[in-house]
Parts: sequence; C-alpha cells; structure tokens
Amino acid sequence: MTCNYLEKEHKNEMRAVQDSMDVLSGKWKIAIISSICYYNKRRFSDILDDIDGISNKMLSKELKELELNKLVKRTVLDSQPVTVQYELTEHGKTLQTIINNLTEWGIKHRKEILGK
Amino acid sequence: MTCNYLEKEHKNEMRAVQDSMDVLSGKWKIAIISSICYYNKRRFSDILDDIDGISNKMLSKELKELELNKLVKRTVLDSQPVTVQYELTEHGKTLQTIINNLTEWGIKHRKEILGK
DNA sequence: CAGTATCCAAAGGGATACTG
DNA sequence: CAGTATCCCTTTGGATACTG
Repeated sequence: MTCNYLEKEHKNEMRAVQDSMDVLSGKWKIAIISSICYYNKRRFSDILDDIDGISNKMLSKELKELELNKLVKRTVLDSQPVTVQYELTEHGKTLQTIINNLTEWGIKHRKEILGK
Repeated sequence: MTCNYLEKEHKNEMRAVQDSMDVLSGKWKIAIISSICYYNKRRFSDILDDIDGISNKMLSKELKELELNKLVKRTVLDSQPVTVQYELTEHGKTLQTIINNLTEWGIKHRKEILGK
C-alpha cells in the first residue's frame, strides 16, 4: 500500500474518517443500526431485547444521536399505550457497505489474532 | 436493503462488527494508522506532530494496543538517542478498504447533515 | 410502552514532570 | 528521543426508580 497523495488531501481524508467514526463509535451504535436493519422496523423495547447488556438509558441516548445524524427515523404510533417505531433512513442504509466490510474484517482479524 | 438472513448469522455478524470496532474505536487509532500509512515508516515524535491534539500518553497507549492487535510493528533503531520506528503489518494494511469506505462515507455524511 | 431522572463508580484522557 | 508516572478533572455508563 502506498499513500503517495498530497499532504492536504491526507488531512482532509483524516477529517472525513474521523467524522464517520464520531457518528459510529458509540458503544452500541452499530448494534442498534444492525438490529433495526435486520427487522426493517423495530420498536424501542424490541431493540432493548435484541441487544445484550444495553440499558434503556443508553438505548435512548444512542437512538437520539442516530436520529440527529439522520441515520434513523422515529415514528410515534397512536396505539394504546404509545408505541414508537424506528427505521433506517435512506442515508442510514448507505452504511451497509461499511458494516459489511467491518464484518468481513472482524472475522479475518479474529483468525489473525488467535492464530490460524 | 433487506436483511433476510438467519437470526444466528445475524448475531455472528454483529459480533464480528463489534470486534472490528473494538480494535478501531480508540479516539486516535485511525488517525495513527493513517499517519503511519501515509509516511510508510514513522517515528514516535513525528506521529505526535502529525496528529493535532494527541498527547504522548495517549499515543503511547494507542500504539501499544495497535501492536497487541498486530496492526503495527515497532522497531527500535540503535541510534543516539534511541529512535523507534512504526510501520503497518500486512494485517494492518488490510484496513485500507475500510478506511477508504469511511472516508467516502464521511464526506457523504457531511453533505447530508449540512444540507446539500 | 417509551422514555427521564438521579445517583454513583469506573474509565478516559489532558497537563505536567520525570527517566533511560 | 521515546516513553512512564502522577495528578485530577471530565465523561461514560450501569442500576434503579419514576412519569405520561
């Protein structure tokens, strides 16, 4: 791998990567996205069940951030009692490639570390 | 995007993604990798200069973790005073695809959030 | 059901000084 | 140069209880 581009471009790339990481690096972000993606639409309490170890406080906080970043859309259904549904936005769905790559790499990495 | 695979596969994917994120999600990890990659071989104090805001304590800690995860190779050169050189391992270089994707996505995301 | 609020312990991480 | 050590403030996040 050679990285023979210009210094300024390099700085810009680093900023862009950091932007992505800021959005994704919450402890539960990707798990949440993955859960919503898997079920297409998913309610708060269901996501809570999907993800081992997450608390309602954390789920609430992370979902709020995902919404702010326009990755997730929140819809309140007027049922009794109130139900809230989460789904990925079109923008959120563009994360699929990254998630796939992270999955592949994670598997490779595990082999590398444990020795093949 | 449809996610119509089996539940168990889904759990495995989530674990793999999490493995990757654990390795990469330190505050400075990707910046460090990117810096070493850019210069191919890079010394401690140079990386310190490359990355805005990082402290020697953090750089030392993150490099240690990257080494443990076999992404980075550390070489002590017997100069006066001692010089230490860091470079990516073959395994570390396999991150290139992910970094590229994160770069692209980060740019897209910025447009999405700021409004095009 | 879908969150908030509060308390609190643990981890993160900056600043500074020191060492081989 | 390449780190360690220490101090100490800030952030994170779990447990629990409460609300519309």
